[in-house]
Amino acid sequence: MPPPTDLIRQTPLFRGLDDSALRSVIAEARGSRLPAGNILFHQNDALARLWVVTAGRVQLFQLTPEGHQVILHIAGPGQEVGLLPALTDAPSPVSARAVEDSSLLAWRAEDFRALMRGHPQLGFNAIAILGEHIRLYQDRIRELTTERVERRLARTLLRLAKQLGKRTPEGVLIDLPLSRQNLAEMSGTTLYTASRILRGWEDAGIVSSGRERVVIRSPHKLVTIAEDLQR
Amino acid sequence: MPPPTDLIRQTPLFRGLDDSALRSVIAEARGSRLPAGNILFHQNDALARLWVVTAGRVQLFQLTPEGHQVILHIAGPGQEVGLLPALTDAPSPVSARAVEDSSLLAWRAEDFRALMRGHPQLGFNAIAILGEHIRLYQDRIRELTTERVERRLARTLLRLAKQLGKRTPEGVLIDLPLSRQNLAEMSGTTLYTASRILRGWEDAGIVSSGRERVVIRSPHKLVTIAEDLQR
DNA sequence: CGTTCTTTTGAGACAGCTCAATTTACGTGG
DNA sequence: CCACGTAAATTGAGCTGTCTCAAAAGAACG
Repeated sequence: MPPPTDLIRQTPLFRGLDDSALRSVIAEARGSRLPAGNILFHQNDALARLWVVTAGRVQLFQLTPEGHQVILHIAGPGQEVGLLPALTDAPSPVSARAVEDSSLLAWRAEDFRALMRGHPQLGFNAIAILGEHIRLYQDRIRELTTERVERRLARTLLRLAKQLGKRTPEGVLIDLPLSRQNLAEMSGTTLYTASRILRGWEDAGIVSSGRERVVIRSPHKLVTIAEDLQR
Repeated sequence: MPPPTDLIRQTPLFRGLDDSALRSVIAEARGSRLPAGNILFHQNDALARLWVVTAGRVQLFQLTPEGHQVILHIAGPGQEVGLLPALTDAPSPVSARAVEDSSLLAWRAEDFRALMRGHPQLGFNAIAILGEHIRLYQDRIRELTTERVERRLARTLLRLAKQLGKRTPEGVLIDLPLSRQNLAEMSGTTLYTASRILRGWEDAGIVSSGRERVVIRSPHKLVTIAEDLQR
Protein backbone atom coordinates (compact mmCIF):
# COMPACT_ATOMS: atom_id res chain seq x y z
CA MET A 1 0.00 0.00 0.00
CA PRO A 2 1.56 3.32 -1.07
CA PRO A 3 1.63 6.21 1.41
CA PRO A 4 -1.54 8.26 1.08
CA THR A 5 -0.16 11.29 -0.71
CA ASP A 6 -3.37 13.27 -0.60
CA LEU A 7 -3.70 12.98 3.15
CA ILE A 8 -0.08 14.03 3.68
CA ARG A 9 -0.55 17.02 1.43
CA GLN A 10 -3.31 18.32 3.66
CA THR A 11 -1.60 17.64 6.92
CA PRO A 12 -0.73 20.68 9.09
CA LEU A 13 2.89 19.58 9.16
CA PHE A 14 3.33 19.10 5.42
CA ARG A 15 0.88 21.55 3.94
CA GLY A 16 2.10 24.10 1.44
CA LEU A 17 4.98 21.99 0.17
CA ASP A 18 5.60 21.89 -3.56
CA ASP A 19 5.37 18.56 -5.34
CA SER A 20 9.07 17.82 -5.38
CA ALA A 21 9.37 18.49 -1.67
CA LEU A 22 6.35 16.30 -1.04
CA ARG A 23 7.98 13.51 -2.99
CA SER A 24 11.13 13.68 -0.87
CA VAL A 25 8.98 13.62 2.25
CA ILE A 26 7.03 10.60 1.14
CA ALA A 27 10.18 8.81 0.00
CA GLU A 28 11.42 8.73 3.59
CA ALA A 29 8.18 7.75 5.28
CA ARG A 30 7.69 4.34 6.80
CA GLY A 31 4.23 3.05 7.53
CA SER A 32 3.24 1.07 10.60
CA ARG A 33 0.21 -0.09 12.52
CA LEU A 34 -0.59 0.28 16.18
CA PRO A 35 -3.45 -1.78 17.63
CA ALA A 36 -5.85 -0.20 20.10
CA GLY A 37 -4.37 0.01 23.57
CA ASN A 38 -0.75 -0.24 22.48
CA ILE A 39 1.82 2.27 23.63
CA LEU A 40 3.81 4.13 20.99
CA PHE A 41 6.24 5.63 23.50
CA HIS A 42 6.49 6.60 27.16
CA GLN A 43 7.14 9.96 28.74
CA ASN A 44 10.87 10.64 29.14
CA ASP A 45 11.70 8.35 26.24
CA ALA A 46 14.23 9.74 23.81
CA LEU A 47 12.50 9.51 20.44
CA ALA A 48 14.31 8.93 17.19
CA ARG A 49 11.21 9.35 15.08
CA LEU A 50 8.14 11.43 14.58
CA TRP A 51 4.80 10.18 13.37
CA VAL A 52 1.72 11.33 11.52
CA VAL A 53 -1.51 9.51 12.23
CA THR A 54 -3.19 8.27 9.03
CA ALA A 55 -6.04 6.32 10.65
CA GLY A 56 -7.36 5.85 14.16
CA ARG A 57 -6.63 7.95 17.27
CA VAL A 58 -3.53 8.36 19.37
CA GLN A 59 -3.82 9.74 22.87
CA LEU A 60 -1.08 11.87 24.45
CA PHE A 61 -1.06 11.72 28.23
CA GLN A 62 0.99 11.97 31.38
CA LEU A 63 0.96 9.72 34.42
CA THR A 64 1.60 11.07 37.88
CA PRO A 65 3.65 9.17 40.46
CA GLU A 66 0.35 8.47 42.24
CA GLY A 67 -0.97 6.79 39.12
CA HIS A 68 -3.38 9.45 37.93
CA GLN A 69 -3.60 9.84 34.19
CA VAL A 70 -4.01 13.23 32.54
CA ILE A 71 -4.97 13.30 28.87
CA LEU A 72 -3.39 16.25 27.10
CA HIS A 73 -4.33 15.67 23.49
CA ILE A 74 -5.88 13.21 21.10
CA ALA A 75 -4.33 13.08 17.65
CA GLY A 76 -6.48 11.96 14.73
CA PRO A 77 -5.68 11.45 11.06
CA GLY A 78 -3.37 14.12 9.69
CA GLN A 79 -2.04 15.10 13.08
CA GLU A 80 1.54 14.60 14.14
CA VAL A 81 2.85 12.82 17.23
CA GLY A 82 6.30 13.29 18.72
CA LEU A 83 7.03 16.50 16.86
CA LEU A 84 8.54 18.39 19.76
CA PRO A 85 11.09 15.74 20.79
CA ALA A 86 12.03 15.25 17.14
CA LEU A 87 12.75 18.95 16.76
CA THR A 88 14.60 19.56 19.98
CA ASP A 89 16.27 16.25 20.72
CA ALA A 90 14.87 16.33 24.22
CA PRO A 91 12.98 13.43 25.82
CA SER A 92 9.27 13.30 25.28
CA PRO A 93 7.22 15.08 27.95
CA VAL A 94 4.24 12.79 27.28
CA SER A 95 3.32 9.19 26.60
CA ALA A 96 1.37 8.10 23.52
CA ARG A 97 -1.14 5.28 23.18
CA ALA A 98 -3.54 4.20 20.43
CA VAL A 99 -7.14 4.36 21.60
CA GLU A 100 -8.31 2.74 18.39
CA ASP A 101 -6.54 0.50 15.91
CA SER A 102 -4.36 3.07 14.19
CA SER A 103 -2.05 3.51 11.25
CA LEU A 104 0.92 5.80 11.29
CA LEU A 105 3.63 7.13 9.04
CA ALA A 106 7.03 7.59 10.63
CA TRP A 107 10.07 9.66 9.76
CA ARG A 108 13.45 9.48 11.41
CA ALA A 109 13.89 12.68 13.41
CA GLU A 110 17.24 13.18 11.81
CA ASP A 111 15.83 12.84 8.31
CA PHE A 112 13.02 15.19 9.18
CA ARG A 113 15.40 17.87 10.34
CA ALA A 114 17.34 17.46 7.11
CA LEU A 115 14.11 17.94 5.17
CA MET A 116 13.45 21.03 7.22
CA ARG A 117 16.74 22.55 6.23
CA GLY A 118 15.88 22.07 2.59
CA HIS A 119 12.28 23.22 2.91
CA PRO A 120 11.76 26.21 5.20
CA GLN A 121 8.00 25.82 4.86
CA LEU A 122 8.31 22.79 7.16
CA GLY A 123 9.76 25.01 9.84
CA PHE A 124 6.91 27.45 9.60
CA ASN A 125 4.41 24.62 9.72
CA ALA A 126 6.08 23.21 12.82
CA ILE A 127 5.94 26.60 14.49
CA ALA A 128 2.27 27.00 13.64
CA ILE A 129 1.52 23.59 15.16
CA LEU A 130 3.43 24.26 18.36
CA GLY A 131 1.74 27.63 18.59
CA GLU A 132 -1.67 26.07 18.31
CA HIS A 133 -0.84 23.71 21.16
CA ILE A 134 0.36 26.58 23.28
CA ARG A 135 -2.94 28.40 22.80
CA LEU A 136 -4.95 25.31 23.71
CA TYR A 137 -2.87 24.65 26.80
CA GLN A 138 -3.12 28.25 27.96
CA ASP A 139 -6.87 28.04 27.62
CA ARG A 140 -6.99 24.86 29.64
CA ILE A 141 -4.88 26.37 32.39
CA ARG A 142 -7.20 29.33 32.57
CA GLU A 143 -10.22 27.06 32.70
CA LEU A 144 -8.75 24.81 35.36
CA THR A 145 -7.97 27.73 37.62
CA THR A 146 -11.16 29.72 37.21
CA GLU A 147 -14.01 27.48 36.13
CA ARG A 148 -16.11 24.82 37.77
CA VAL A 149 -16.26 21.24 36.65
CA GLU A 150 -19.49 21.50 34.69
CA ARG A 151 -18.16 24.29 32.49
CA ARG A 152 -14.87 22.51 31.95
CA LEU A 153 -16.64 19.33 30.96
CA ALA A 154 -18.79 21.25 28.50
CA ARG A 155 -15.68 22.81 26.98
CA THR A 156 -13.96 19.45 26.74
CA LEU A 157 -16.90 18.02 24.83
CA LEU A 158 -17.05 21.01 22.53
CA ARG A 159 -13.35 20.79 21.81
CA LEU A 160 -13.69 17.10 21.02
CA ALA A 161 -16.73 17.76 18.84
CA LYS A 162 -14.82 20.37 16.87
CA GLN A 163 -11.87 18.10 16.35
CA LEU A 164 -13.43 14.66 16.03
CA GLY A 165 -17.15 15.31 15.78
CA LYS A 166 -19.27 13.54 13.20
CA ARG A 167 -22.71 14.73 12.19
CA THR A 168 -25.41 12.11 12.68
CA PRO A 169 -29.21 12.26 12.67
CA GLU A 170 -29.29 12.41 16.49
CA GLY A 171 -26.61 15.08 16.78
CA VAL A 172 -22.84 15.42 16.79
CA LEU A 173 -21.17 12.14 17.67
CA ILE A 174 -17.78 12.27 19.37
CA ASP A 175 -16.18 9.69 17.13
CA LEU A 176 -13.94 8.00 19.63
CA PRO A 177 -14.28 5.41 22.42
CA LEU A 178 -14.74 7.80 25.29
CA SER A 179 -15.41 6.61 28.83
CA ARG A 180 -16.47 8.77 31.76
CA GLN A 181 -13.01 8.13 33.11
CA ASN A 182 -11.42 9.54 29.94
CA LEU A 183 -13.66 12.55 30.03
CA ALA A 184 -12.65 13.14 33.63
CA GLU A 185 -8.97 12.90 32.72
CA MET A 186 -9.44 15.55 30.07
CA SER A 187 -11.45 17.91 32.24
CA GLY A 188 -9.68 17.72 35.54
CA THR A 189 -12.28 15.93 37.60
CA THR A 190 -13.23 12.42 38.71
CA LEU A 191 -15.07 9.63 37.01
CA TYR A 192 -17.96 10.04 39.44
CA THR A 193 -18.49 13.73 38.98
CA ALA A 194 -18.24 13.36 35.22
CA SER A 195 -20.89 10.63 35.32
CA ARG A 196 -23.28 12.71 37.40
CA ILE A 197 -22.98 15.70 35.11
CA LEU A 198 -23.43 13.63 31.96
CA ARG A 199 -26.51 12.07 33.52
CA GLY A 200 -27.91 15.52 34.21
CA TRP A 201 -27.31 16.59 30.63
CA GLU A 202 -28.88 13.39 29.41
CA ASP A 203 -32.04 14.18 31.38
CA ALA A 204 -32.04 17.72 30.02
CA GLY A 205 -31.80 16.40 26.46
CA ILE A 206 -28.45 18.06 25.84
CA VAL A 207 -26.50 14.90 25.20
CA SER A 208 -27.23 11.29 24.56
CA SER A 209 -24.58 9.02 25.91
CA GLY A 210 -23.88 5.36 26.37
CA ARG A 211 -20.98 3.12 27.14
CA GLU A 212 -17.86 4.91 25.93
CA ARG A 213 -19.97 6.98 23.60
CA VAL A 214 -21.28 10.54 23.62
CA VAL A 215 -23.56 12.31 21.16
CA ILE A 216 -24.19 16.02 21.55
CA ARG A 217 -27.84 16.63 20.77
CA SER A 218 -27.76 20.34 21.47
CA PRO A 219 -24.36 21.93 20.90
CA HIS A 220 -25.99 25.28 21.48
CA LYS A 221 -27.01 24.45 25.03
CA LEU A 222 -23.58 23.09 25.70
CA VAL A 223 -22.04 26.38 24.58
CA THR A 224 -24.45 28.11 26.89
CA ILE A 225 -23.08 26.07 29.78
CA ALA A 226 -19.44 26.46 28.71
CA GLU A 227 -19.78 30.22 28.50
CA ASP A 228 -22.00 30.41 31.55
CA LEU A 229 -24.71 32.27 29.64
CA GLN A 230 -27.54 30.28 31.14
CA ARG A 231 -29.67 31.74 33.83
CA MET B 1 22.68 54.16 24.68
CA PRO B 2 23.64 51.34 22.30
CA PRO B 3 21.77 48.05 22.42
CA PRO B 4 23.42 45.65 24.87
CA THR B 5 25.08 43.26 22.42
CA ASP B 6 26.31 40.87 25.06
CA LEU B 7 22.88 40.34 26.53
CA ILE B 8 21.37 39.73 23.11
CA ARG B 9 24.05 37.22 22.27
CA GLN B 10 23.06 35.09 25.27
CA THR B 11 19.35 35.34 24.76
CA PRO B 12 17.48 32.09 23.99
CA LEU B 13 16.08 33.67 20.85
CA PHE B 14 19.35 34.97 19.42
CA ARG B 15 21.89 32.51 20.79
CA GLY B 16 24.18 30.74 18.40
CA LEU B 17 24.13 33.46 15.75
CA ASP B 18 27.39 34.43 14.11
CA ASP B 19 28.65 37.99 14.45
CA SER B 20 27.36 39.24 11.15
CA ALA B 21 23.89 37.87 11.83
CA LEU B 22 23.99 39.44 15.26
CA ARG B 23 24.87 42.77 13.73
CA SER B 24 21.88 42.61 11.38
CA VAL B 25 19.66 41.72 14.30
CA ILE B 26 20.90 44.60 16.41
CA ALA B 27 20.64 47.00 13.51
CA GLU B 28 16.90 46.53 13.41
CA ALA B 29 16.23 46.67 17.13
CA ARG B 30 14.46 49.61 18.72
CA GLY B 31 14.71 50.21 22.43
CA SER B 32 11.87 51.35 24.65
CA ARG B 33 10.88 51.66 28.27
CA LEU B 34 7.79 50.44 30.04
CA PRO B 35 7.08 51.73 33.55
CA ALA B 36 5.80 49.34 36.19
CA GLY B 37 2.09 48.66 35.78
CA ASN B 38 1.90 49.64 32.13
CA ILE B 39 0.34 47.36 29.58
CA LEU B 40 2.44 46.39 26.56
CA PHE B 41 -0.47 44.77 24.74
CA HIS B 42 -3.83 43.12 25.38
CA GLN B 43 -5.02 39.65 24.57
CA ASN B 44 -6.52 39.45 21.07
CA ASP B 45 -4.41 42.37 19.90
CA ALA B 46 -2.78 41.89 16.54
CA LEU B 47 0.90 42.54 17.20
CA ALA B 48 3.27 44.03 14.68
CA ARG B 49 6.30 43.59 16.88
CA LEU B 50 8.10 41.22 19.17
CA TRP B 51 10.14 42.19 22.19
CA VAL B 52 13.02 41.02 24.29
CA VAL B 53 13.16 42.19 27.89
CA THR B 54 16.48 43.78 28.76
CA ALA B 55 15.63 44.92 32.28
CA GLY B 56 12.70 44.47 34.64
CA ARG B 57 9.89 41.94 34.48
CA VAL B 58 6.97 41.56 32.10
CA GLN B 59 4.01 39.45 33.12
CA LEU B 60 1.94 37.48 30.61
CA PHE B 61 -1.62 36.87 31.72
CA GLN B 62 -5.20 36.29 30.69
CA LEU B 63 -8.34 37.84 32.08
CA THR B 64 -11.60 35.90 32.25
CA PRO B 65 -14.94 37.54 31.47
CA GLU B 66 -15.64 37.38 35.22
CA GLY B 67 -12.53 39.45 35.87
CA HIS B 68 -10.24 36.76 37.22
CA GLN B 69 -6.63 37.10 36.24
CA VAL B 70 -4.45 34.08 35.44
CA ILE B 71 -0.70 34.62 35.24
CA LEU B 72 0.87 32.36 32.64
CA HIS B 73 4.45 33.52 32.60
CA ILE B 74 6.84 36.17 33.83
CA ALA B 75 9.54 37.21 31.40
CA GLY B 76 12.80 38.57 32.78
CA PRO B 77 15.90 39.94 31.04
CA GLY B 78 16.82 37.95 27.95
CA GLN B 79 13.36 36.52 27.50
CA GLU B 80 11.12 37.30 24.57
CA VAL B 81 7.56 38.59 24.62
CA GLY B 82 5.11 38.35 21.74
CA LEU B 83 7.09 35.71 19.87
CA LEU B 84 4.15 33.51 18.95
CA PRO B 85 1.97 36.25 17.38
CA ALA B 86 4.99 37.58 15.52
CA LEU B 87 5.67 34.18 14.00
CA THR B 88 2.13 33.20 13.12
CA ASP B 89 0.41 36.49 12.44
CA ALA B 90 -2.39 35.50 14.76
CA PRO B 91 -3.70 37.74 17.55
CA SER B 92 -2.00 37.42 20.90
CA PRO B 93 -3.56 34.87 23.24
CA VAL B 94 -2.30 36.78 26.29
CA SER B 95 -1.90 40.27 27.67
CA ALA B 96 1.45 41.67 28.80
CA ARG B 97 2.18 44.11 31.61
CA ALA B 98 5.38 45.35 33.25
CA VAL B 99 5.48 44.43 36.94
CA GLU B 100 8.63 46.50 37.40
CA ASP B 101 10.03 49.41 35.46
CA SER B 102 11.29 47.59 32.40
CA SER B 103 13.38 48.10 29.29
CA LEU B 104 12.70 46.31 26.06
CA LEU B 105 14.12 45.86 22.62
CA ALA B 106 11.59 45.59 19.81
CA TRP B 107 11.70 44.19 16.31
CA ARG B 108 9.05 44.52 13.67
CA ALA B 109 7.50 41.09 13.22
CA GLU B 110 7.96 41.41 9.50
CA ASP B 111 11.65 42.24 9.86
CA PHE B 112 12.12 39.40 12.27
CA ARG B 113 10.64 36.91 9.85
CA ALA B 114 12.98 38.25 7.17
CA LEU B 115 15.91 37.71 9.51
CA MET B 116 14.66 34.19 10.13
CA ARG B 117 14.71 33.40 6.45
CA GLY B 118 18.33 34.48 6.28
CA HIS B 119 19.38 32.76 9.50
CA PRO B 120 17.84 29.33 10.08
CA GLN B 121 19.32 29.23 13.55
CA LEU B 122 16.65 31.75 14.54
CA GLY B 123 13.97 29.27 13.53
CA PHE B 124 15.48 26.53 15.65
CA ASN B 125 15.79 28.89 18.58
CA ALA B 126 12.15 29.88 18.22
CA ILE B 127 11.10 26.24 18.16
CA ALA B 128 13.15 25.49 21.26
CA ILE B 129 11.50 28.37 23.09
CA LEU B 130 7.97 27.38 22.11
CA GLY B 131 8.80 23.80 23.08
CA GLU B 132 9.95 24.88 26.51
CA HIS B 133 6.67 26.71 27.04
CA ILE B 134 4.70 23.67 25.96
CA ARG B 135 6.49 21.53 28.54
CA LEU B 136 5.85 24.04 31.30
CA TYR B 137 2.18 24.36 30.40
CA GLN B 138 1.71 20.60 30.25
CA ASP B 139 3.22 20.32 33.70
CA ARG B 140 0.90 22.97 35.04
CA ILE B 141 -2.14 21.26 33.57
CA ARG B 142 -1.11 18.01 35.20
CA GLU B 143 -0.58 19.75 38.52
CA LEU B 144 -3.87 21.62 38.38
CA THR B 145 -5.81 18.43 37.72
CA THR B 146 -4.08 16.12 40.18
CA GLU B 147 -2.48 18.11 42.97
CA ARG B 148 -3.71 20.06 45.95
CA VAL B 149 -3.13 23.72 46.49
CA GLU B 150 -0.21 23.38 48.87
CA ARG B 151 1.82 21.31 46.41
CA ARG B 152 1.00 23.63 43.53
CA LEU B 153 2.04 26.67 45.54
CA ALA B 154 5.31 24.98 46.44
CA ARG B 155 5.94 24.24 42.78
CA THR B 156 5.12 27.79 41.79
CA LEU B 157 7.66 29.15 44.25
CA LEU B 158 10.30 26.66 43.12
CA ARG B 159 9.73 27.57 39.49
CA LEU B 160 10.03 31.25 40.31
CA ALA B 161 13.15 30.61 42.37
CA LYS B 162 14.76 28.77 39.50
CA GLN B 163 13.95 31.51 37.05
CA LEU B 164 14.27 34.67 39.10
CA GLY B 165 15.81 33.55 42.38
CA LYS B 166 18.64 35.50 43.95
CA ARG B 167 20.88 34.05 46.63
CA THR B 168 20.93 36.09 49.83
CA PRO B 169 22.18 35.37 53.35
CA GLU B 170 18.67 34.45 54.51
CA GLY B 171 17.91 32.19 51.53
CA VAL B 172 16.72 32.43 47.95
CA LEU B 173 14.88 35.67 47.31
CA ILE B 174 12.21 35.68 44.63
CA ASP B 175 13.39 38.86 43.00
CA LEU B 176 10.07 40.32 41.98
CA PRO B 177 7.22 42.21 43.66
CA LEU B 178 5.03 39.24 44.45
CA SER B 179 1.77 39.59 46.34
CA ARG B 180 -0.32 36.75 47.77
CA GLN B 181 -2.79 37.62 45.06
CA ASN B 182 -0.15 37.11 42.36
CA LEU B 183 0.95 33.84 43.86
CA ALA B 184 -2.66 32.68 43.85
CA GLU B 185 -3.04 33.66 40.20
CA MET B 186 -0.03 31.56 39.32
CA SER B 187 -1.06 28.54 41.35
CA GLY B 188 -4.74 28.31 40.71
CA THR B 189 -6.08 29.26 44.11
CA THR B 190 -7.34 32.27 46.03
CA LEU B 191 -5.57 35.05 47.82
CA TYR B 192 -6.85 33.73 51.14
CA THR B 193 -5.71 30.17 50.75
CA ALA B 194 -2.31 31.33 49.51
CA SER B 195 -1.97 33.58 52.55
CA ARG B 196 -2.80 30.79 54.97
CA ILE B 197 -0.32 28.39 53.41
CA LEU B 198 2.45 30.98 53.33
CA ARG B 199 1.77 31.71 56.98
CA GLY B 200 2.09 28.03 57.78
CA TRP B 201 5.43 27.81 55.98
CA GLU B 202 6.61 30.93 57.73
CA ASP B 203 5.91 29.31 61.10
CA ALA B 204 7.70 26.15 59.96
CA GLY B 205 10.74 28.20 58.99
CA ILE B 206 10.48 27.21 55.33
CA VAL B 207 9.96 30.69 53.95
CA SER B 208 10.27 34.20 55.19
CA SER B 209 7.80 36.52 53.57
CA GLY B 210 6.61 40.08 53.79
CA ARG B 211 4.61 42.52 51.79
CA GLU B 212 4.99 41.48 48.14
CA ARG B 213 8.17 39.63 48.99
CA VAL B 214 9.12 35.99 49.50
CA VAL B 215 12.42 34.44 50.55
CA ILE B 216 12.81 30.68 50.50
CA ARG B 217 14.82 29.71 53.57
CA SER B 218 14.69 25.98 52.94
CA PRO B 219 14.33 25.07 49.28
CA HIS B 220 14.80 21.46 50.28
CA LYS B 221 11.72 21.39 52.47
CA LEU B 222 9.76 23.07 49.73
CA VAL B 223 10.79 20.34 47.30
CA THR B 224 9.65 17.84 49.89
CA ILE B 225 6.21 19.43 49.86
CA ALA B 226 6.09 19.80 46.07
CA GLU B 227 6.95 16.15 45.55
CA ASP B 228 4.86 15.01 48.49
CA LEU B 229 7.82 13.23 50.08
CA GLN B 230 7.05 14.46 53.57
CA ARG B 231 5.51 12.22 56.16
C1' DC C 1 -0.50 60.49 60.61
C1' DG C 2 -4.04 59.69 57.50
C1' DT C 3 -4.80 57.03 53.24
C1' DT C 4 -4.37 53.08 50.72
C1' DC C 5 -3.12 48.57 49.67
C1' DT C 6 -1.61 44.09 51.42
C1' DT C 7 -2.01 40.53 54.60
C1' DT C 8 -4.09 37.94 58.15
C1' DT C 9 -7.72 35.55 60.44
C1' DG C 10 -12.37 33.80 61.50
C1' DA C 11 -16.60 31.56 60.44
C1' DG C 12 -19.58 29.29 57.48
C1' DA C 13 -20.90 27.13 53.13
C1' DC C 14 -20.49 23.95 49.46
C1' DA C 15 -18.56 21.87 45.26
C1' DG C 16 -16.52 18.06 44.40
C1' DC C 17 -13.98 14.02 46.15
C1' DT C 18 -13.91 9.36 48.25
C1' DC C 19 -15.50 4.99 49.00
C1' DA C 20 -18.90 1.41 48.62
C1' DA C 21 -22.50 -0.95 46.44
C1' DT C 22 -25.47 -1.78 42.61
C1' DT C 23 -26.94 -1.75 37.90
C1' DT C 24 -26.19 -1.77 33.07
C1' DA C 25 -23.90 -2.86 28.72
C1' DC C 26 -20.98 -5.54 26.00
C1' DG C 27 -18.37 -9.49 24.26
C1' DT C 28 -17.48 -14.30 24.33
C1' DG C 29 -17.99 -18.97 24.27
C1' DG C 30 -20.83 -22.78 24.87
C1' DC D 1 -29.08 -17.33 21.11
C1' DC D 2 -28.50 -17.43 25.79
C1' DA D 3 -25.61 -17.35 29.99
C1' DC D 4 -21.78 -15.75 31.93
C1' DG D 5 -17.85 -12.78 32.97
C1' DT D 6 -15.95 -8.35 32.78
C1' DA D 7 -15.74 -3.54 32.52
C1' DA D 8 -18.37 0.80 32.43
C1' DA D 9 -21.72 3.55 34.45
C1' DT D 10 -24.73 4.93 38.09
C1' DT D 11 -26.05 6.27 42.58
C1' DG D 12 -25.90 7.07 47.63
C1' DA D 13 -23.80 8.86 51.76
C1' DG D 14 -20.47 11.22 54.14
C1' DC D 15 -16.44 14.02 54.37
C1' DT D 16 -13.22 17.81 53.60
C1' DG D 17 -10.31 21.01 51.12
C1' DT D 18 -10.99 25.17 49.47
C1' DC D 19 -13.73 29.14 48.53
C1' DT D 20 -16.48 33.10 50.08
C1' DC D 21 -17.38 36.93 52.64
C1' DA D 22 -16.41 39.97 56.43
C1' DA D 23 -13.50 42.31 59.44
C1' DA D 24 -9.35 43.77 61.42
C1' DA D 25 -4.43 44.42 61.63
C1' DG D 26 -0.07 45.66 59.46
C1' DA D 27 3.03 48.06 56.05
C1' DA D 28 4.25 51.75 52.85
C1' DC D 29 4.14 56.49 51.37
C1' DG D 30 3.29 61.18 50.76
